Amino acid sequence: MSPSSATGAGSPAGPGPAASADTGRVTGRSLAKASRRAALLSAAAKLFAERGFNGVSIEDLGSAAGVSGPAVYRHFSSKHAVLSALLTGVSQDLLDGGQAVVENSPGPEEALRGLIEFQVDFALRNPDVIRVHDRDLDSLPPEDSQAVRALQRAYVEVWVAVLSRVLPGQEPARLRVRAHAAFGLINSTPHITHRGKPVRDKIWRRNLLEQMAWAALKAE
Amino acid sequence: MSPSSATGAGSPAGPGPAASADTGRVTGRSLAKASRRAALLSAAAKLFAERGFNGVSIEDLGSAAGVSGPAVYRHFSSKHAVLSALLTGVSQDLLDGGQAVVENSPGPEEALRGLIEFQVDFALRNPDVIRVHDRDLDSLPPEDSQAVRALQRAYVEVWVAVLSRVLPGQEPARLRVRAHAAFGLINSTPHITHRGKPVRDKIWRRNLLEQMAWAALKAE
DNA sequence: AATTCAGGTTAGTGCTCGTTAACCGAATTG
DNA sequence: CAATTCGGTTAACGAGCACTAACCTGAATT
Repeated sequence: MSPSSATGAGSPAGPGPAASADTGRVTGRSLAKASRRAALLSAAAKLFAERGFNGVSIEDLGSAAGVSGPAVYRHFSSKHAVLSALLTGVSQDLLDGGQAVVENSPGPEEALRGLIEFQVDFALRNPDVIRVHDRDLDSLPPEDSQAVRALQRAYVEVWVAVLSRVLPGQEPARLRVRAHAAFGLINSTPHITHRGKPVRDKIWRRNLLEQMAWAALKAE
Repeated sequence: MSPSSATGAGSPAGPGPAASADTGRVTGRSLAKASRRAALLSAAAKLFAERGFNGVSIEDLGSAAGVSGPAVYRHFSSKHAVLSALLTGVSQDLLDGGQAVVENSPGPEEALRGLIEFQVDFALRNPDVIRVHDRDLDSLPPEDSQAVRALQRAYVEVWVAVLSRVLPGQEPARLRVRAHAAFGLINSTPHITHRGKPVRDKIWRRNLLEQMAWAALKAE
């Protein structure tokens, strides 16, 4: 429930042993398995955010999800695969969500507003995943991180495309810096959240971040 | 040379074995030692930024500084002590620099401009240290990280004090969120810098970040 | 009801890595 | 010029950990 795509987008993303002999049949076991997988990803988000990828052992991960140790390998082929599934899921969610926002917007200004609201909402709702993303992406083997980076780049390009219509005539390189700066601004909240204690979702925080992001993006 | 306070602020900060029998005498050996220590901190900044604290071994660290393995323990009491010295140094530099900027400013508006320029300059010059700071601060044992966090908090308060004069009547909590958001915006550049390749210091990037930060901080 | 199979368990296994031990040679010191 | 300190070396130790092996049990299948 807490991590966005723990079950949904995660399943096709993770090429774990779970995909073997998938008959499509909905049995009691398959449900239990899906929920285990979701619990593992949720625990991974929390633990990786707290201690970093290398600071969490497979044993930690399993026991946080109610099983212990090597049972994790019934759901993921390796420890890296857990991180990969987590980051791929979140990146895919962001890309899908961003594209949907733009498609449902009547014009560029509304699209930019929508993107800002979407990103702020996401950052405030999933601080753990945000933190893992820009902390441990480099902990992945190159081939895995490339997939995540590709999704991430595509998401940035969604923003750049909108920005190029809001600020016509600006070079793409400048717009890309603008987009990254906005992400940094919006994603700054996980740095405030004191480890472990969830920050109450004050409305004024959401509004303040949106206004600052808007002002920064339209500056000059 | 590249990390700001490798030798200067690091010496009183790191309670390593180097402090023993410090006669103040400037001998050939002590100079060599200081430069070794600086080289170690510089290598640490680079390596920790690339692979994360837990992804770098003592052997890696030593050999990157021209010595190999356990020689590191002649300069630091532990691997954590290296990270601690690095982060303490940079946090102290930021605090000192920020205070100096404010003291030399005629008014709050100029002080805020000065702080922004200072932070942008620092972030563009030391992307490695920035990255290590908000990635591996939690890798420290609690007692060490508290010292760094105290310096960090003090630096934030310098910003908040200035902001409270630029935006009178705003609650401190709101100003603190503003300050953190500005840091996130300004420090976003390390996320663009592609691992290993140094980003050319384009002037427009510096100006753009300053304008965005200014607009964001004065928004609403 | 018999059989298969998938998801769980508890023991290893081999490797990495932080740290210490023991020793060495040169710069510093008296 | 002897004595000593100190920064460096290589060797070894011990812990932690990702991953594998062997086995067990109960749901799914026929």
